[in-house]
Amino acid sequence: MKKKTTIGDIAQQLGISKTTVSFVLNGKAREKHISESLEKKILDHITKVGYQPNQFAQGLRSGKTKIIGMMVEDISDPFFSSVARLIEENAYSRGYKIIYCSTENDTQKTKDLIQIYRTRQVDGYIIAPPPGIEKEINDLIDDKLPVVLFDRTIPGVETSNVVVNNYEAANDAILHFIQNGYRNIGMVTLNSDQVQMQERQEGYIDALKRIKAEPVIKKIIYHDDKENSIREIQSFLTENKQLDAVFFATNYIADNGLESIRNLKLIIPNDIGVIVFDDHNLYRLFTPSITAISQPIREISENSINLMLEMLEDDYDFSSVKSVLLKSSLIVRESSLAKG
Amino acid sequence: MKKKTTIGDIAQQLGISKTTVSFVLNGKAREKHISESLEKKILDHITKVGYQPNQFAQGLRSGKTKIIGMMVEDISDPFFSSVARLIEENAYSRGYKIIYCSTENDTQKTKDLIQIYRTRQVDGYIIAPPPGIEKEINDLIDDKLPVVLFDRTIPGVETSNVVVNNYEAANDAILHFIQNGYRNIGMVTLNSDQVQMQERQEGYIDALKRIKAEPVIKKIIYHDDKENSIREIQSFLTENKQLDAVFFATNYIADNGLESIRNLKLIIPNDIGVIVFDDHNLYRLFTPSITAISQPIREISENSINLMLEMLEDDYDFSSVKSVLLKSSLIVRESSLAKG
DNA sequence: TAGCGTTCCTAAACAGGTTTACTAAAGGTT
DNA sequence: AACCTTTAGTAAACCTGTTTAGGAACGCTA
Repeated sequence: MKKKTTIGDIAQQLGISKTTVSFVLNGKAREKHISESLEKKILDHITKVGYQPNQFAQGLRSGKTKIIGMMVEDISDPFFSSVARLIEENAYSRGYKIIYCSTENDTQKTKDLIQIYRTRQVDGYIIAPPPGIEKEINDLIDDKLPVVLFDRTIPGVETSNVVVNNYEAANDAILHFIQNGYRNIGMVTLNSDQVQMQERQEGYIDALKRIKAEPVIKKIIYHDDKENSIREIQSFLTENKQLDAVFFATNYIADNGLESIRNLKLIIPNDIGVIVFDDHNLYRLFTPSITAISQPIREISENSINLMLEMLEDDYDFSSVKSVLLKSSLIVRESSLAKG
Repeated sequence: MKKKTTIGDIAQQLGISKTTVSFVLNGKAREKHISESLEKKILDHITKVGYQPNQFAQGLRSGKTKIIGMMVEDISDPFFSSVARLIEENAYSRGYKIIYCSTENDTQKTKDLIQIYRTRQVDGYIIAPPPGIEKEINDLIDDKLPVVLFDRTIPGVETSNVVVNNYEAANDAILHFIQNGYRNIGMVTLNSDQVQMQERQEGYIDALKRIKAEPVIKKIIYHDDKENSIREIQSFLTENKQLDAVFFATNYIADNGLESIRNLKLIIPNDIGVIVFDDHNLYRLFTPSITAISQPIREISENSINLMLEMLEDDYDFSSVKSVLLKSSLIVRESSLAKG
């Protein structure tokens, strides 16, 4: 492997000092009074030989890595992997790379991962936080490390974040059920205090108040065995035969919920209407097709990376916290139309 | 933010030289004749103060990053994101981190990404290669950089790889169609020369020979507009009304193919039988459920990372190339059973 | 013409590890 | 006692950029 060209080689080839080369490379030619002719000569030569600075030497001196750590709940979840993909694309085009990992919504694993990221000295953190890591996140913030939360926030943590209108979206979904003649609407959600789940639940509860109906909620455990979750949801549906519609609060729950419905041989949307929070391109192809709340994946990605890059600017004022609230929209399909 | 402890601090606190600390940290205590008592003292002290070496300084000197670059076709594809997730998990537990990116099967983008990875000095590359990058991959290999290919190989590139029995799996799928009474079996695949796609196609063609049937193949363009792909597949099915079954060669094609079938109001599996290469947990929930070839995701992941870590060992013999061939299995569901 | 301000550029320090080359002391041999 | 070996440890070079401190040359003013 041929040895890489260093800044010293460049300097030597041009018969100047590496200091001068460094200044030019860092856009400080003007500030440091480098003549335009020399600047041009240096830039031309660098282009010619295809010089690429050594990231370690840069990082060693500057303390910057140009790496952003991204923590999603599960990289194999379609929602998170789509967001990750778009953030990656955007970040790369702006000179940053992303290191992903999956938290599995596990507090301890996430603490470990934050520790790993810290020792890897990532420049910033884009996180869909699991519960119970207020302290670790606040430690990051106290150390003036940029943190952007997305998908959910954490009470007691003040930092920039990008979330969607979970409450309204859930509320709209339930109102849509009501408009289509459903009256006994249940909800299956996670056994979780997390903000986004609470908001979805409240949206559901408040919508039911319009028809003076009582909420009927089943909470399942995130890490539960898949087969067990399915059984739980089946029992729930069996024990609440009055239900004519059900709202699944996540992707993951919906997979199991749809399987439960199938096992019980209930007919969608006649026996039971279905709406899922989080769309999936296969939902359109189900028989009947599945109504879903679609999150604005592109906007979530763009806003997250933009906030992060703002925070990475030298003169960023850490006391200013920006919250971006985006709209999710209900994609009406057959599963929520009784006459579908 | 409190300043980080350096190896110099440790040395100073113990009244010894940082050389000694470095030797102990790198497991060279014996080799460099450091006494056991001093070694223990150093290790204890390091544990106590929670010292973490600076990655840049290490990388600068050693040229190692402990980062493996992974290139998948599309991180938002369920197959690739599942593999990525498992590789990540495994790699982390063994001291390595993974940087993902998506190639979109685009030759130029991949060349750029390889360039980026090279300048980031990743230690190794795990790649699902797009076509047309023999040269870049061979350049990596010539420079003694470890490369593991997965999902597909490239003719003319000799390096460790992990693939599945595409030919047999496709062959079995078609034979299964035949056993279930289908006789006019079409295939929709990508307009691609890539090895894995060719193998799937040959498996299909050879199986048809058993019943002396002629292949009926439609090739669609990878980056084509989704709506356009759907139209193409619809035309194909319309123009070949004799077809009573269709084999979709990937996940991505199947999404569009299933939509085409739905648009044409064909009934699966009576009007047309369906088998998809690559399983998806929602396929089980389709009405009717979709028969699919399921790749051994966990084994693919484990073998890939294991091969990579072997290659990263100091004394690895680059002339030895290991190829791992894993079995995919047909998951029979309703869509391929005419009497389903 | 001494003094000052610019302009243009560089030597050397620095970041925090790893590795080489070397020393001091102890032990063993003849 | 002279010589060699081994043990235990260290000083300094090194990796490649960035940044600080400063020098030389020039023009301008008082």
